[in-house]
Amino acid sequence: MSLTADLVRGHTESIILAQLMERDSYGYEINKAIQAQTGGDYELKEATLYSAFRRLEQAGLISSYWGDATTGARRRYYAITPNGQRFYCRSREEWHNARRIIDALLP
Amino acid sequence: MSLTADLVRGHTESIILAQLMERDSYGYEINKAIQAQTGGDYELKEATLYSAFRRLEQAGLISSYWGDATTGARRRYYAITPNGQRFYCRSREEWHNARRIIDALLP
DNA sequence: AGAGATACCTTGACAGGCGAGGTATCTCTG
DNA sequence: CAGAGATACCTCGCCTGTCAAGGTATCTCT
Repeated sequence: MSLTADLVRGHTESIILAQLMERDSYGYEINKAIQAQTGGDYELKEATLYSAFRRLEQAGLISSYWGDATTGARRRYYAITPNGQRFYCRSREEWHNARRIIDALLP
Repeated sequence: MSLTADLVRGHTESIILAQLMERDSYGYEINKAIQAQTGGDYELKEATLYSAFRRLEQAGLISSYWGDATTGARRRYYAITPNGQRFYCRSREEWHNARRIIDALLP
């Protein structure tokens, strides 16, 4: 649903990190997982996804490595770093805070 | 708290419209009301506030008129239009939708 | 007289989202 | 075997909302 796309703006990084808290993964799979977990209501645009990866790796919150490309298209796997885990925990708290604020303002 | 400011991004217009659903008001008062309703945890930056007013009026979601400036600084009052009311109701639903999605993705 | 609150406004920079375009491989179907 | 569709990655450049910084003018209190 593109209607909500604007409203989720700013949460992209946390959403990606949340996936990587579970296990190492790669772009395509992460996006599929997001779709599955929201019943198809939400997905990241590829350009958004990959630019977020770049930012997160630049910031040292994730690291990447190429998967075994014995078969199929090559995959770049991402792993969350200790810094990324700390960042994710803070982000989650901030989301709860933001949610409380908006709930208070949209009665 | 500036930390959450980024996360509230995209909700500015809905937040303003919510205030105008109660009564006509002006910029400064709206911002004070927002601070009061969030226990001081949130406020809009002036530049953000006034650029949002411009967008909303341009879009026909609010209208404006100058208050009686018999005393004190002049005030530009804003009123929500019927279109604005419809927009607000939709925005509120979209917020609930976005909240559900993010809650699902940040376990 | 000066500080601080009230009240408005504009400019320009910045960052994130994303449409559009590209590459390459694998699998399934006719 | 040709072609479609899924998998999987990536970049360029535009658009939009936010906001730091700067400005104006009035009122109240000390």
